[in-house]
Amino acid sequence: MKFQSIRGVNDILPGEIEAVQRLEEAARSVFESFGFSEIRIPIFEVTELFARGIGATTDIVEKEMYTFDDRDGKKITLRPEGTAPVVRAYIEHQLNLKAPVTKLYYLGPMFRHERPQAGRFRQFYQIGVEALGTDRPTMDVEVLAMLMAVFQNVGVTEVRLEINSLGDAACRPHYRKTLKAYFKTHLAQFCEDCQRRYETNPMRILDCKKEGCRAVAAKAPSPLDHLCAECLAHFQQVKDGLNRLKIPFVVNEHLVRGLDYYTRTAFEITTTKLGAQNAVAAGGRYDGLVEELGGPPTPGIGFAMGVERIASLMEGIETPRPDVFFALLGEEAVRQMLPVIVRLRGHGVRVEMDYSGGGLKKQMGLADKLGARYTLMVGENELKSGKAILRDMATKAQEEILLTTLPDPLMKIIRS
RNA sequence: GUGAGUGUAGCUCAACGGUCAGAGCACUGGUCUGUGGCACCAGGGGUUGGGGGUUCAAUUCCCCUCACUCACCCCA
Repeated sequence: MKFQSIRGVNDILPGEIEAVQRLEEAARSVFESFGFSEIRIPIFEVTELFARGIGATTDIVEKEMYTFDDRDGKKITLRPEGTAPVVRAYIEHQLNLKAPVTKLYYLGPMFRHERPQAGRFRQFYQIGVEALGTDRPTMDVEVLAMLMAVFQNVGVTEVRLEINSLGDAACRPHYRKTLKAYFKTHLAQFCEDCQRRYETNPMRILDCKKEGCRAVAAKAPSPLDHLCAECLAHFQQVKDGLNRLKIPFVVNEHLVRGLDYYTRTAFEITTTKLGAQNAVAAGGRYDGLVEELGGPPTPGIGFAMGVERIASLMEGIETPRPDVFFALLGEEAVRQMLPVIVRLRGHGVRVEMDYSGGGLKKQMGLADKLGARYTLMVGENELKSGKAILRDMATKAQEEILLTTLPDPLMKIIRS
């Protein structure tokens, strides 16, 4: 085989795409019922946008971005996530002036240069939302309710919602300092990665899976004990709201997000059914991001869902089957039936036919293989008698239909 | 980026270093000339991922490379 797709970049074939389509439809309909509108953002942006937005020392920016020189020498990057571009668009088009709160969703491919493995690809699809302009805990609750509604809608129910609060500009620096002071006394017990994390992102140590690190992390000061009064109240109201809506969740005080911009509420939805890459959706509040990217101080919250991961959990997705298969014998039958076929399709009926010119047996075989519900047979005999034969493929029952009346009775049967 | 495992037909997999690399499923045709699923028969399809080496002889052993898989890391 001469050409193949680039490593970690996959084709999604018929048979696989149906779950993706269903998920996208579900997300669209749920989001729009919550008053969110779609925004189509570019697939690449100026590199600096991501460096500033995501954080210069994060793994994504340090080693996972697809960055190129444009023809004029400008650095451009294939988007590794959607929040920074959406915020850029929000600022660029001054959406803050058009409404007090802006609720947006997006979907499409993201790109990260990681080593592929189960549930991890270099081009992968995300569906995300961003609600900009309010820091009220009600919005946190709504966003989470909306996220859970999508899972409900597509029948993915064995998921776990974990939430945490990371504090804000007022209290997080203090907590960070306390945490580092504690970790300093245990530095020797950390794994190699955590030795490094101590410098780059000490909060991540809370999240380490290694035995030794976990033991230290277990006794580490909790971020929740160091929240300022405002953050504590906010978190409490988020939890109250979730309880009122009967949305099950667990507080995980070791939950840390990898992107720098998160403040206060952070959350993650995981499943036990996917192997190591078990996060199917994640997000949080980012009250400083808009300002960081050059806009007016504006709070925001959002999440992203991993499309492939969720689609792989969806069950019972059927590939579409033809409503009716036209088994046509002879050129005259084809000539006469083609307008009927086109009219049916114009009404949204799925019509298939044979293109090989084979005999009836062969055409029936094809109809069966395609899973057609009905087969309409028209050959010389039918043209002569003026009656087509309609066969119900499941029951084998056959009935005659007058050719001259054709599209209508057929449509009625199919729709019933 | 690190580590381990795996690459043979469209798919799932066989083949002690030794004849012409096989099977099931799928596909095509036939038994059955106007009625699908079943059965039987026949057929097409392979640079054994690629390159190099060892050997009289390599799908098999060794090296390199590419890809895939899983895990670490990270994350959706």
